[in-house]
Amino acid sequence: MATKSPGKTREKIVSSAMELFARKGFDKTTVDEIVAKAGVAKGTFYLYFKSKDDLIKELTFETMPIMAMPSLNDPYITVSFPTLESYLLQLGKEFLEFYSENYRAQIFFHMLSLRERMKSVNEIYSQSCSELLREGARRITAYVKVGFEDALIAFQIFIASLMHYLHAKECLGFSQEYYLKKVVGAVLNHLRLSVSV
Amino acid sequence: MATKSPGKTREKIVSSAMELFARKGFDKTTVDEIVAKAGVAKGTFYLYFKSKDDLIKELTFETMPIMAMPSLNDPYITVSFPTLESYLLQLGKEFLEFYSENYRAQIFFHMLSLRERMKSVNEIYSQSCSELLREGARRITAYVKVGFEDALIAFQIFIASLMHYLHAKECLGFSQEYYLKKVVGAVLNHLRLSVSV
Amino acid sequence: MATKSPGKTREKIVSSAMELFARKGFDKTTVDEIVAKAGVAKGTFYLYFKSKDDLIKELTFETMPIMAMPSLNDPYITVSFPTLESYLLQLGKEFLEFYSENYRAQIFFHMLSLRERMKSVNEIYSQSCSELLREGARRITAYVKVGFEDALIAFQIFIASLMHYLHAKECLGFSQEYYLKKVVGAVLNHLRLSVSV
Amino acid sequence: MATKSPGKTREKIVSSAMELFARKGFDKTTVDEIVAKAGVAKGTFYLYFKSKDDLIKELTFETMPIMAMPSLNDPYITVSFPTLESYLLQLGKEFLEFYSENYRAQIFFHMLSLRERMKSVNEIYSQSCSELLREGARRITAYVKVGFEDALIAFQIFIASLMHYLHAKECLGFSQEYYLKKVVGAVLNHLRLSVSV
DNA sequence: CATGAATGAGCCTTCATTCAT
DNA sequence: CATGAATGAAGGCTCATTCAT
Repeated sequence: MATKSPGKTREKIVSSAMELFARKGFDKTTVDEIVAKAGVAKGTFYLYFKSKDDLIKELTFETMPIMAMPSLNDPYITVSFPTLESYLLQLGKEFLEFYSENYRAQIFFHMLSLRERMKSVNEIYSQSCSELLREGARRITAYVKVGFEDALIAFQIFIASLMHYLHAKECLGFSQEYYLKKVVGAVLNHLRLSVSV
Repeated sequence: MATKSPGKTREKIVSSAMELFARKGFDKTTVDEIVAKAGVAKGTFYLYFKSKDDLIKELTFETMPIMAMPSLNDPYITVSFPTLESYLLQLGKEFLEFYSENYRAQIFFHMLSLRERMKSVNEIYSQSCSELLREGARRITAYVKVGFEDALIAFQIFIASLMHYLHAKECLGFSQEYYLKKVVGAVLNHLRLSVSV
Repeated sequence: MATKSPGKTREKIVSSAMELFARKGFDKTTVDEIVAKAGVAKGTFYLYFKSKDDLIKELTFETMPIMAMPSLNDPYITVSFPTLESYLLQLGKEFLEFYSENYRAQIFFHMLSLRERMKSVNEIYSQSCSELLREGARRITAYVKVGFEDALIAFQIFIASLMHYLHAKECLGFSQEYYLKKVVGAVLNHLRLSVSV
Repeated sequence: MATKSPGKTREKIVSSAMELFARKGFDKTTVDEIVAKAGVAKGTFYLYFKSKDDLIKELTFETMPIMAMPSLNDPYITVSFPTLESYLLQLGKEFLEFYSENYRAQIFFHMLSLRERMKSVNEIYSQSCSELLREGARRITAYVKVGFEDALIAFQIFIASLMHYLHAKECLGFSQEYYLKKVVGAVLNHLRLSVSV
């Protein structure tokens, strides 16, 4: 009945900002543009966010790689994916689908370039990145008999290859599925040989 | 002898800008700061660059990954590196050393986040990225009997893992040498199994 | 009651700008000076005008000759001025009084010199000038039996003489009334002889 | 033999400046543009002119109306033009031809808008304008028996109508010859009736 | 909660002028 | 006479933030 659903204003601001940030970068996007797209007044922005940087922090947090792979933190997931191969394919699929929303990939790269000058962003990223890699490695060791360090390296290679695809996909023209299959294959090959050692 | 070496003004501007861009990002660095650091007047900047964006383009070009690995384009290099392992280790070393100048890595990430809004940067990156990956794959096929596509995937994984190290190194704490050795190992493992197929 | 009357900010900017433009010319007047005189902040200027040129266009429009003579477009005016002589004297009086506000004459001349490089100003002037002359001629034909072309020439001479007075008045030292009377006399003389032909 | 004729540098600067001033106005034309068009170095400009304003003064002087009508100051000219009509037609022709070089008319209007802020330009114009009108009136009194004041008015109307044509010609579409003939006719009519008084 | 006019520090860029060569 | 690199004051414009309503 209400002309405005309660609590929707903040959401509108966030989604408008995301779209604009992805297209123009954080610094080139103005608060004016954000509120215009959101259809609210300038002052309203400051009711929900202390500053533009405040909003940036929130958005970068939401597009961290760790947010891309829900299966990584789901304790019951291994039931559905009995093999490491199927599990990695699932993680990869989730990752690539998450970042196929173009603005997320853009914001992620903006975030990487932002770390140097926004200490808080840097800390969040470092911590979330650590967690991501460690959890990934832990999962691997649950599937195959391999040292934690090797698992870490393997998972890092996995993540790195997925990330690289985000900005290099147009350079080579592999399909997403093909690339993912190959990357997972490489990770498995590596682990197999690491195990035997 | 002269109080001013010829052609040094431009260089001073470029190096000052690089340092500042790496520390603060492109958008937060002002022309004022650049010229102050370079010790020249504001107007002088515009004698050498049409605009701030003009300078950015030049700098991003100079920090593209392809500039990081001279051995990739050296036709006589295989003599010194008879095995693929030694060659990849060399490429990796060059890459990591190039970007160990912190400002280069920073500018590289800034560049990635810039592509969306600066078409010319995007084109340069896409092309240079293509060349990099294809040349790397070509080199691999000169060492081992493997299909070009598999070589491409392998080299992309190699590059991806190196890049990822640039912003994830503090997340795990592997030493550069250890990480590189492991990555090269993984790439070789993968190729070995691809060959046998 | 309010400390700020609504809509007064824009007016303050406009009037401050007019005064300054008249005294210093468009190009030598800075936005800083305008806002200082208006007692508002720099940013406020850009709330009301897209650019300095935007303001210039508005001002030039307001000082076009056609704005100087309300009686030219008043359909009921002929009642008050039964003779052509009295009507022309009225028009002339309005014209000279309008431009006796010194800034208006100044801005008018600036506009003339602006036409070459501001296409939109040129178009507005050309059209408003056409209308002015045609309407003047039409009025003349309503008073005296004369061809439209002759009326056009006569009215152009009338307007030209008034305009010339604006920048030549100090060269000769005729009083405004005397000059106007003489000019109207000349126009009437000419029309009289045109009629008899 | 010389690659540069002596004394040509100054001329090249002046003619380049004229063209640019006419097209873009004084303030929007830069010294850079002038020297580029003239094909000389920036410093060379300041060998010949103390400043940009110095050059402007010279140019405005050269495009004053009094420079447009050589016959006005030729003492022997009346021999060739026995009637006032033929003489005025000659003056008008000279005037319109002089300003048919478009840059001259432009510079003339620029000058009018410049007077307020360049005192020296104002003085030159006022004086030259006085001389022009007085000399014109004197000439008229040599042809017809009429008071000096009436002659002044008549000549001012004459000049005013010619000037007005410079910026209003496209508004009505009379040919130059037709308009001139009509204006001269009007002036003569007026003088004829003034005489009889 | 919401508004939007107002702010003003700060940015990028221009350009007349100088001076060592 | 001629050059052109260097200067730096000054200008137009942007935009994150505030606050009275």
